[in-house]
Amino acid sequence: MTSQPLARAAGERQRDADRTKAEILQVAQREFARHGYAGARVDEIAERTRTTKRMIYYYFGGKEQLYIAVLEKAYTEVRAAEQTVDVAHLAPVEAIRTLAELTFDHHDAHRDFIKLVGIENIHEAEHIRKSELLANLGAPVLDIISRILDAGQESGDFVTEADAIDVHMMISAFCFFRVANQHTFGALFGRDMTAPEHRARLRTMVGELTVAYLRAAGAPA
Amino acid sequence: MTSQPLARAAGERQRDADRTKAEILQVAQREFARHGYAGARVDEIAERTRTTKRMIYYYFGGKEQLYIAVLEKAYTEVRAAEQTVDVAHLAPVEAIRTLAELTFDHHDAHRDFIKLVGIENIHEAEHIRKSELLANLGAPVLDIISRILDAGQESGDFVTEADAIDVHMMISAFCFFRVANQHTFGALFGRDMTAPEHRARLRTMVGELTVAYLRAAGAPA
DNA sequence: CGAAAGTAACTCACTGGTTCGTACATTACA
DNA sequence: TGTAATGTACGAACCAGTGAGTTACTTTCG
Repeated sequence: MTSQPLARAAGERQRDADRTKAEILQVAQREFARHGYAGARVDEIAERTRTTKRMIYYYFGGKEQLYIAVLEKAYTEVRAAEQTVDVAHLAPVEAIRTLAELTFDHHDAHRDFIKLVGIENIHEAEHIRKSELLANLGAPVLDIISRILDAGQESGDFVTEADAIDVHMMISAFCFFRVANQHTFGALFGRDMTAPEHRARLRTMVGELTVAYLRAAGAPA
Repeated sequence: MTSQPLARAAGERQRDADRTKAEILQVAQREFARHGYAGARVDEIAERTRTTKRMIYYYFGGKEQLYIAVLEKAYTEVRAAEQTVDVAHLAPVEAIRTLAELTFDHHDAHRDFIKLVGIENIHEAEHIRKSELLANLGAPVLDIISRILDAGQESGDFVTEADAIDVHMMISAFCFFRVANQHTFGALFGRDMTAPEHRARLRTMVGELTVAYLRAAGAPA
């Protein structure tokens, strides 16, 4: 075997290919998030990578499969991040408040993902439904919320008998809307919900809101 | 002047043109809502109207201007609907609950509008900003909420000192998310938030949620 | 051991269909 | 005759996707 750098082993080429695929996915995520599915250009993605369009088709098969791969990667990363959450050691009120704030931070930190979700909803989730990987992606968050709700009922901290999915939906709605609709909301109400001063207050607000709802009795006075 | 129906007055032709424009806008709204801005096809819109593509360009000037016209019409209608809301005669708690539920109903009834808002946010509101009509569309809803909040503070029903825009944002977030994200949420959690049984519960929930938040003291217990 | 066959990664040039937009002719009416 | 409205046909750019090969390495087998 020569000592020339030209002689590359198969494993090495494999790693190169994986790195290239990862690069394509990253660039594609930006492109799809910025322009939507129809607005995204495969040529543009190719141009922003070290590869060619031909290679994108070689690796992924087509625009739609590339888009689905982007979705799968994005969702998988998000779920992985969720797994690291540990609120089991906290008292119910603090646990749900912390979970709400973590969700808030998470949405704040993954703008491209939020956009992809929005885009996917415009297409009525037709691509997600084509992905087996995503179709079976039950959310462990629901387990966490369920446990917190049960503990809260037990301790008497929570009066409202809430459904875990509803609570998750409520928290997600708040966090999602602030990021996803920042532009139209900003244009219409002249307030940038993502500006630092508003960000901090709204972060506290999700927690307060959730706790207030769970604590509330039906209708006193 | 002949009595032939061929002889049509100028005013009559004008009305025809207006009717045609309205028809184009309606069809265009569906097309844009379904496929996004880039995904929408001018030829498709033309085919679904009694007009030709040539006339669309004659009336609106181009695809983007047509899209902006669609946005303007949709937003104007929504604001008009909001104007009809009257909660001034209600006590603060009932007033804010009613407002929340009306917002809920409104989102429920205008799916295409919700989609357009989502699409516009993907494009970071670039089209809305090009419209003078929409740029200056301050929301009267904020006045209503402000008055309710003030009355609630006065009467002692509300303890939380909330900002009107924040409250509006919170209510909108809940209502918007349920409709806009129904597809991905359904795919991931196996729940159709727009199904009748969930719809009713969630409608009550927005009201409860808002009231609970406004009533809540900082941290009792 | 070494030639031949095989294979994954990659390049280049190209195409067929689509899509926004328009030039030009024509009609309806003032 | 002039002007606004409308039909027809077309162009030019764009864009997803591919055909046909090349390179560089591995495996097979005489």
